[in-house]
Amino acid sequence: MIIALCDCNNFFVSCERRRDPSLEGLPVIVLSHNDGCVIARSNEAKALNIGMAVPFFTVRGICKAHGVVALKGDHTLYRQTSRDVMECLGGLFPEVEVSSIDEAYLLLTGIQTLDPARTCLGARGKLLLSTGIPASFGIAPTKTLAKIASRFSKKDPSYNGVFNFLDHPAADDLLASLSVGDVWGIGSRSLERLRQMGIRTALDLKNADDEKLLKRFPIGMLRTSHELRGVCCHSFEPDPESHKSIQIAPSFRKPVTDLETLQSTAAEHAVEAAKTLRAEGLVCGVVQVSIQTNPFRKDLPQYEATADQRIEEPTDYSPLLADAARQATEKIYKPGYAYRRVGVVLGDLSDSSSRQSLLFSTRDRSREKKLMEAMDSINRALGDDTIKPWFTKETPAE
DNA sequence: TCTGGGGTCCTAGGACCC
DNA sequence: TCTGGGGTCCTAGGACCC
Repeated sequence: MIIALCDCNNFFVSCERRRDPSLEGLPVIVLSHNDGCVIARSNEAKALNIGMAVPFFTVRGICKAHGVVALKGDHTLYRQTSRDVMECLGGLFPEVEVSSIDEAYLLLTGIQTLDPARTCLGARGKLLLSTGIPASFGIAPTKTLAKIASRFSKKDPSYNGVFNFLDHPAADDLLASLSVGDVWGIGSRSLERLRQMGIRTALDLKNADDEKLLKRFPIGMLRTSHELRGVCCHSFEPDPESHKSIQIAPSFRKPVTDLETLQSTAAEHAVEAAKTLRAEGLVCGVVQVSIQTNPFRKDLPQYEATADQRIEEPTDYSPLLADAARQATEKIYKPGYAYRRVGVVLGDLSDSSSRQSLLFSTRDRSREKKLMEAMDSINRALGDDTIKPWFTKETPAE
């Protein structure tokens, strides 16, 4: 197998620059919801040592001193730009596996006769021209190596955004120069335990003993080691599977203490998630709600809990899902805590066309369906939340 | 003062069955 | 006193990624 990873550079910042070219050359960061954390940085911002996912207040001083432009994230823009990028790649390569909002694997096996590096170099130029988004390409026989290759291509400008790991004469030297913590799949927990085993670099992990790895780690570690050797353990899967869960869990700007606010927030999240559910033609069998106090406030009492509410007949009907979210919230609520977050996960998803009806169902499915279709189409035409369901505790929306 | 949000995969252990 | 054992399914929670 020959695959390439296409990884967009500083994606959210690149999207912002595409919309507003005057940001070019300036240090730019994008902030999360509620302006809490840094979630994207331009190269100029990285050079100022602004870390990824750091709380904004810890870098506010640096930003002020260096005129860093701090932007509120616009995820609608990022999703649209991502679609443009993937569509462009789809026109350039026979098979594309979208792996995240800013990354895709490309199958090169079918076009082997051409030089893979030249193919990617050409694609990189076309992508930049048609979408305005710069990207880095890494070519390798496995996904793990392709990730590493794209990292090299990003690091050293002399590669022109394309690094080819295939038959690379100094492959092992390069792996020896890479900390094992920078390998895809190795997080901080594993890093610590690998270090204890004397495994410090990507090359160490490549050459590690299979049995020892299997004894000390879940199977994923062995796969990673094999992938570093060029043995494919993560297959190329161009057809996207449908979602297994849909989650909405933003934190509050100010802490919340009362049940009523938590319940109505959970209900709103459920309604929001249900839009995605219907857009993808899915129904949901369980609504999970979690509530959590602020874990950083060690001076305050801590509490967190999760509860499930099963839906008898899997549904995409917002009022039912909102009601389930309210019920789940009530199960776990404890007074006397300052809550920072209430999250909703729609789980046990299945295809809406294959859903089963209960024998003695009292629900009027076709009426529910018409209502949701009408609501979604009005909101699409006139803007989000032009109309939304009205909930009371006792009676579902009509 | 202020600490992201949306996902996936894996595993251990309990429940249950025969 | 002695109290099966193996398979499967489900779930919660951990780890990781972007």
